[in-house]
Order: sequence, then structure tokens, then C-alpha cells
Amino acid sequence: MTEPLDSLLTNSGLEPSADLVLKIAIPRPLRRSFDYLPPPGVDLSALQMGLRVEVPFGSRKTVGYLLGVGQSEVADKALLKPALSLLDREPLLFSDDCAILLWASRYYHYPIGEVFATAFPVLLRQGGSAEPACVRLLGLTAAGRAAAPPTRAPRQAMLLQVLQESALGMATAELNALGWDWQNPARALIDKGWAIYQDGEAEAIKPGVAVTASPHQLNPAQQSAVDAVLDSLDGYRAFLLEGVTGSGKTEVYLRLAEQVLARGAQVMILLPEINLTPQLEGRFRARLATSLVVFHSGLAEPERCRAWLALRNGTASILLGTRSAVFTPMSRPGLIILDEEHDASFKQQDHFRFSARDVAVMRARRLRIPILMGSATPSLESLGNVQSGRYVRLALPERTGVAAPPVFRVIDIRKQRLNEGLSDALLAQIGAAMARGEQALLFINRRGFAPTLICHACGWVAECQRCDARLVIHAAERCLRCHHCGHEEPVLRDCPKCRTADLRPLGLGTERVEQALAKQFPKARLLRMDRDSTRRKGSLEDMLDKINAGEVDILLGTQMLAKGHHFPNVTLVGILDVDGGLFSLDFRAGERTAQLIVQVAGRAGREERPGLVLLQTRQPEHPLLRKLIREGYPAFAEAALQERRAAELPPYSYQALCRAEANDEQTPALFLTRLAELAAGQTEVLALGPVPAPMPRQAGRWRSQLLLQSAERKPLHDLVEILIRHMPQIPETKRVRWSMDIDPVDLF
DNA sequence: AGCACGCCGACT
DNA sequence: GTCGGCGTGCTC
Repeated sequence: MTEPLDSLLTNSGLEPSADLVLKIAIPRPLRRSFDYLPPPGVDLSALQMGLRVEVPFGSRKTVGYLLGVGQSEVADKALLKPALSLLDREPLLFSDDCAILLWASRYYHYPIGEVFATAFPVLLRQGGSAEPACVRLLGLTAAGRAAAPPTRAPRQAMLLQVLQESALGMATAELNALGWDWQNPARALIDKGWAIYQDGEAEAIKPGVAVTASPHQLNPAQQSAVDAVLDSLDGYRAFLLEGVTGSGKTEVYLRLAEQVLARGAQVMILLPEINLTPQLEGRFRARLATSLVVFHSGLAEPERCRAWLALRNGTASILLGTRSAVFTPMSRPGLIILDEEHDASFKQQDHFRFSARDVAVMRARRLRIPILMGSATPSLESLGNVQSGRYVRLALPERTGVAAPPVFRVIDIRKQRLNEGLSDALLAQIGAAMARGEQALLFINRRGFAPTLICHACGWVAECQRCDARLVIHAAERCLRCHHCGHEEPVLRDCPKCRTADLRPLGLGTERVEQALAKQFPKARLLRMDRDSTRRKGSLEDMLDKINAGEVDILLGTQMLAKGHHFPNVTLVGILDVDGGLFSLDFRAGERTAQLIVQVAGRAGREERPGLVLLQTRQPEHPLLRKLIREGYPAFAEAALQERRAAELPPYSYQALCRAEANDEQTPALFLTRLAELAAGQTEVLALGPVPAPMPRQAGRWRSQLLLQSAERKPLHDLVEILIRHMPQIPETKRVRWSMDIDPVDLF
């Protein structure tokens, strides 16, 4: 690979020379750049890195990214093709953004062209114009933005609401897509002075920064957190905001955003998943009447593109986005906020396996702005960074208002008779909560009816044909389903091995517990929340509304209950089985279980009523579990960090995981063995494996992996570089699909 | 990753 | 005699 930054610098100001070529990154898995002759009549000295260039590539054309201008290393200049056209007058990425992409490509060992491509929204990747489209946009005026929906004109109210949700106005085509008559209400809104038509220039609709007075005073801890960040707005610093659920992290974010906006700068806010955006979006919009855009995968492509460009061009001041938004260029960067910092969703799990959290930190450093990462249950990595002085810890120790912390009680279920996984003590507390008119929440980390279908006569178990996994019984859809490849088949009546008609469900899933609860509490209004029951778009929102309207007595579900949603009437939380998470091959299992327990527990007792958390376990004396229950998450984390240090595991060492898969069983292991042999030559990096993946066969393919670990980053990265460079010489490379995962969060 | 080129089985 | 299977090799 060439040195793009250097070549740009050395060649700027040079006389245009016939020898100079464009170094272009092509969005293909190719670990080098390609040289092109400049298109005719282009002033090379004015070209900057990041520029989108249309080039012929193979038999077709593609959008590439300019890395630099320089001397070509291709011997025969006649082989060079001219670039077709420059797609932008100036790069859409600023030089700091390009620097981050170059860093990310090196750090994650991922092809530069693909890294550049991921920074852009799909429309721009495909060569779409970045000029504001010349369309008619209906947008709100400042008055319209502040207006309350008219009660006597429901159509106008609807349109007003739709427009208030779209920061930059809506094109007529999008309005037509709503499927109802918007033209008449639009006329009415325009007559009221609330809305206007604009041609193209979405930027004309800029409400400016108006701040609604803060509803209440900050407590001292919040105030000092805000002050700490405000004190370093002029440079880079990474802050870890550790605050229990309900301690008012969002209020800290809001105050900081206010201040940054007041200085005329922009704020990027990153969240782990789409589900959490509407909630935070509502709070930001209510308080800061400024142009806020959202960016996540649930958005239509034109809207995403517009949001991206709005931040790029400075017409938006706040971006609220998920992982993929971390590369969005900012014209006036001021602050990055990253909420739920511990969440594994920030790590991309396929293709370009970057950590949005770590990229965000690097970006803040490069941009010389602060970054604030918040969590009630910080990752051990981030706590390690606090220990080493890389991050500054800010703590919000108390809940705001009168809410008391929840009380934990461990239920030892070893010698108990359980009713479909529910202990008598838990059932009694559910009944009591209902009698008081309060809500109960049950957490079961497995969806479906039961995870296993077993023959009572011969012990045969229903397994997936394509994976090393058991089929999960889904009672509602009357099917067996593989949660790893999606395979589905009807529930059998007779055992295929011994022909006995005595197949029984084994183990617990959300559906089964729901059924048991319905039998126990016939009058209770139950609501089940898992991936199956929220599949339909919008159903999650409907469910949350029902819960908060008090139309639910018992709420049960999986992980998704743990994430961010407020359930003010829940006073009882039951966690059915935490044992699964405590004993696992993955060294991070304990950390994740602890985070899950604390996050689920945080749903309880948010108002004046204190919460009770019942934890069913067969391991009541597990030391880390006891530490967590008795002394809280910080003490748990400290103990867990000591264990990590003793075992030389992250964050006290660094890892890279090479995965390989193929259609046959041997090739992946053979391929990884070749890599392990290459690694054996040096002492600083430990090569563990190859070992079969925890699920060796998935979707009909065989998977194996090689873990590389080192006390220092440098030798690890040098080795990874060497391994990738040698791969073309390994014959098995052609027959496997491989990936390199730097700082893996899941060891499978 | 695409996509072309290239050498061996079931169809008009 | 052809259409098409996916193995291998290249893309400035």
C-alpha cells in the first residue's frame, strides 16, 4: 500500500506532471490501491484525499476513493486506465475523517476501500449526488416547530407531527407515500405560518438553537460531571460516566449538548440499537429545538443520506445514531456521547469488525474534542482504561428523586420443587405485587417454548440437520426451529428412533413460562416480549405503551427487557436462571451476566416504591454473584478485573481471533494450522488453537478458530499483518472463508 | 467481492 | 453437437 497522506503532502504545490496518477481505494476485499490516470483537465494539486472518483474496474465501473496523488509503481504506464470522473467538487470526508479510516483499516486489518465505503451512506457509495436534491420540501417554520397540534383538525395534527419528526422537511414524494391526503392540511399549516415549501435547499429550514429551560436542578454529582466535561471542551479527553439506572445520565447529556450547541458546535450521540433512539430522540427534541437528525438501519436510504449530509454540511447540529453513524463527518465537531458503553452491539460482528466505541474514542482524539461514555455497568475494558488513566471516571452514585435502590434476594432453587421453573417464593411475590396493583417483570434468557424436545423412552433429542444445535420448540407456531440457521420443521409426534409416542419438552423458554403463569394467575394480564412477539414493526412501541398505561400485570421476556426502557410501575423483578451465564467457556460470560442482572434489576422501583429483585440460582455461593448482590457492580467489577489480571486476559492482554469456515470439516483446521505454524516462530504472541468453534457446524458449514493473544498490541498486530500477507501462499486459503476479528467480544 | 475464462456432463 | 456446472485468476 502506498502512503497516501505523505504522497498528498509531498505532491501538493508541485507542477502538474504527466507522471502523476490517482491512487484509488476500491471497495473490494483487495488489500492495495489502484493507480488511475487523472481525468482530462483536472488540476491535480487541488485534489484531496477522500474524494469520490468514478473509475473503470475490471469489466464494469465503480466508485473509488482518492487516497492520494503520486508516482505510479506500475512499470508499463500503458496499462493504466483514466478515471472517468470526479464525483464531488470537494471531498465529503474531512481530512481527520480520512485519517480515522486509514487508522481503522490498519488497526482492524480490513481492506481500505471497504473501510471507506462503510463511512458513506449507500446512496453515496453508489455514486449518488451529494448536492441537495432539487425537490420541493415541505418543512416547518420555527413557529410550526413549537406549535401544539390543533385539537380540532386531526389531519393537520397528524401532518404537523410527521413534519416535527423530520428535521429537514419532507419531499412531496415522501409525503405521498404516507397514503393519505396531506395536501389540504399542508395548505392549512402554511396559512397558519407553521410550514413552508422550499425548493431543494433543505438548509433554509433552520430553526436555530432554542433551549427549553431545564425542568429541574442538577444534583451535585450531575453538576460536577457536566463541569468536568465542559472544562475540557477545547481538547480531547475520554470520560466514563458511571451512573446507576435512574441516576440521571440523560440529563447530563442534555446539559452538555446545550452548552456545545451554544458554542455553535455539533454533538454526535451513539446508542447501541434502534429501539433506544425514539426515547432519547423525544427528550432531545423536547429540550433542544435545534436540527437533530437520526441515523440508523431502520431508516429509508434517502433519509439516511440526508441526515449524513446534514451533519457533514453543518445544517444539523445533533446526530443520534447507531454503530454505523460513528464515521459520519462533522463540519463543527464539538462532543461525542456514547450511551450504554458496555453494550456488545457497538462491535460489528461481520465484515468490517470495528468497535464503534473504540473508533469513537480515536475520532474524538483526532478531532480534539471530548467523548463521554455512559453506563450503569461499564465494561471491564473501560474500567481498565480508567485504572490506567486513559479515561477519566465520573460517577453518579445516587438515583435522582426519591427512588430507593432495589433490594436483592437470592433464591436457592437446588432442593426446591419448581413449577415450570418458578419457585414458590417467586410466585408468592408475583401474587403480592398484583394484589398491590403493581407490575411484575420476569426475565428468562431464552425464547420459544422449550429449548429441547426429548424422547422419554430412549433419550433421543431433536437436533438441527445443518448445525450442532438442538431445535427449539415454538408452541405458538407449532414448529421446531433452529436459532442458528433459521431451519424450521413441524413438531414430531413419535420418536424417529424408537417410535414411542412420548416426546416431551425439556427446559424453559418464554412461551412456556407464559403458559405456566397464565395457569397460576388466570386473571393476570400477561405480556410476553421477545424477538418472536415483537417481530412485527411497531409492536414493540405498542407493548411499551400498554405497559406504561398499566394494562399489564406481569411482563416477561428476554434480553430486550433489560435495555433502557422505563417501567415505572414495576416493583418486582424475577430472574429465572442466572446459572447458564456463570459457567461458560467465554471468559466474558461472568461480566455479561452481571451486567444483565444489574440492567434488569434497574427496571424495578423507579418511582417512590422500592423494588425487589428475586434471583433464582443453583449457585448461591458463587463468589462473583455474591459480590455483585452484596456489594454492587463496582465491587464485582473490581474483583473480576483482578481475576482478569491474574489470568492475563483482556484488558490486561490483547486478542485477535482468526475464524475460518468451509464446506468440509478438515480444511478450516488445516488452514489455521498453517497460520499457527507461522505464529510459532515468535515468543511475544500466544497462538491458541486451532480449535473447533463452540458450534463446529453451522448452517452446513464447518467452523474453526485460532486465538492470538499478547501482552502488547504491537507484536500482536505485526503478527496479524504477517499472517494475512502469507495467506496467498497457503493453498487452503482458497477453500476457506476467513475473517480476522481484532479485540473480539464473542469468542465464537 | 464480481466477473471472465476455461474445461467436462445432460439436453435439443 | 450446445447450455451450463463452478474451479481459478484478475481487477490500475
